Amino acid sequence: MPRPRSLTQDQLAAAALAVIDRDGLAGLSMRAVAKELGMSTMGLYRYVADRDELEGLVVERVLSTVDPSPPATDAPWRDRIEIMVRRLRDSVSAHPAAVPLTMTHRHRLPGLLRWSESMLGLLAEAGVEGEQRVVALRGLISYVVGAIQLEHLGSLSGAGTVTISELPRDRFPYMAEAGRQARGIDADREFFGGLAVYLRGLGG
Amino acid sequence: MPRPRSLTQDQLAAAALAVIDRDGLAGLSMRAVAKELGMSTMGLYRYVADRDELEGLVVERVLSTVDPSPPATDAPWRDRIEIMVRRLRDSVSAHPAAVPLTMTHRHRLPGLLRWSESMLGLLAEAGVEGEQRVVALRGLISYVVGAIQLEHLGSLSGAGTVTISELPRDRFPYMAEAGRQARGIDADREFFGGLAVYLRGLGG
DNA sequence: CTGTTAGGAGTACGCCGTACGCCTACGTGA
DNA sequence: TCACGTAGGCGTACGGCGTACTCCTAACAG
Repeated sequence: MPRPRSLTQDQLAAAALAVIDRDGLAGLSMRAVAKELGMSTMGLYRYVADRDELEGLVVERVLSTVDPSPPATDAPWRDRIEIMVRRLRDSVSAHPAAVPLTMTHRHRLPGLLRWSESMLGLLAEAGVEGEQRVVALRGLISYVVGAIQLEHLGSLSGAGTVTISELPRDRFPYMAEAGRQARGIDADREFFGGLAVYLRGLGG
Repeated sequence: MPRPRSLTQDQLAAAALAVIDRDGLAGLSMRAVAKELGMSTMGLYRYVADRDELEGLVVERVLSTVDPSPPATDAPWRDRIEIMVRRLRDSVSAHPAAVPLTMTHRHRLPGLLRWSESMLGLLAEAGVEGEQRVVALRGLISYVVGAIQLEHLGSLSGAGTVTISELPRDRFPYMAEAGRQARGIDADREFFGGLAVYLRGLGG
């Protein structure tokens, strides 16, 4: 008998994401999102309890684009894990300004449950069993989460590297060389290079 | 000839850290830090340009407690890398509420340069050469950064695990088992278990 | 002594999240 | 048909934030 809702939570999330993509995370405010939707600020509170919940919706929307099903290939498990990881990375990277949110609101991530389920299946296929399998999954997620963040909060070949390659060569011989090497490595090679190290540690 | 400063930047950082440890990151404000130091709010601006700089000082203070020198042991390189990583983790974990800051202010981290230098030395000893060495270091940092964050934003054996082990067992067979297994794994075993996977992938 | 600079306090502005109240529009069960 | 319950929409208000600015005093170096 009540009057039907005129917006969905997903529409709120879309508006918030539009604000974030345009004005950065610092530009996200209840007032800005309301303006984006052409409604009054307080109207938002009909759909979310507070800003925190809105941020959760944004994260949900970003991660909902991750395909959680195991790749339909007969490629080796390592390649299939890489495909799964690449999907996650691509979805998150599509909205770099929202990356910090993704970390803070890991809780309500129903979409990632299915992703994790597929991942555990691949790990089982790789011969990882028992407690080791849980540890392997969490470790993998840790790597992915950390790498994505580092990637979007100052790249390897960015300003930091310049400072590094200017370090006194006598006290920082390794760093100086690393700084030189780093210039030739793009973000993709770095990310999947590190992933390959981890996967090599996993199995036979 | 000028009047001498009565506070150091490190004292500001200490006061800010005290506020964070007591009231959480949300409790950190210029007003709160000023009160902690018994001075007026605007007095802080004699020592820092803005809040961002203050946060940087806090991170610097937390990470300054990391011993960057290579461990003086003749243990295998894997063990020595683990020692280096453990130092970093211990320092960060001493102020869990400040963890999000640590991620955001990675730039100005002179202390970690020496830590990285030592780490690169150990990687060289492990036989990792050339570009692979840079990738290995960044990958290691990614894992550590990600794992520390996951650890402090909802633990493996926390509320999330309960939800997981309640998933429909037919559609999430792996997750259900993982949820059961996870209860027996504490944060330490999880962290160093994942690290061990990565290190196994590095060498011989 | 004098000039320079730090110290300290206070005020004010423009943001923020959000509590609250008011009146209107709608769709349904009576 | 109509009254009721809920959503819509708008505006105001409060307390907190970062920080720009001003004014006066205190301490040291030449």
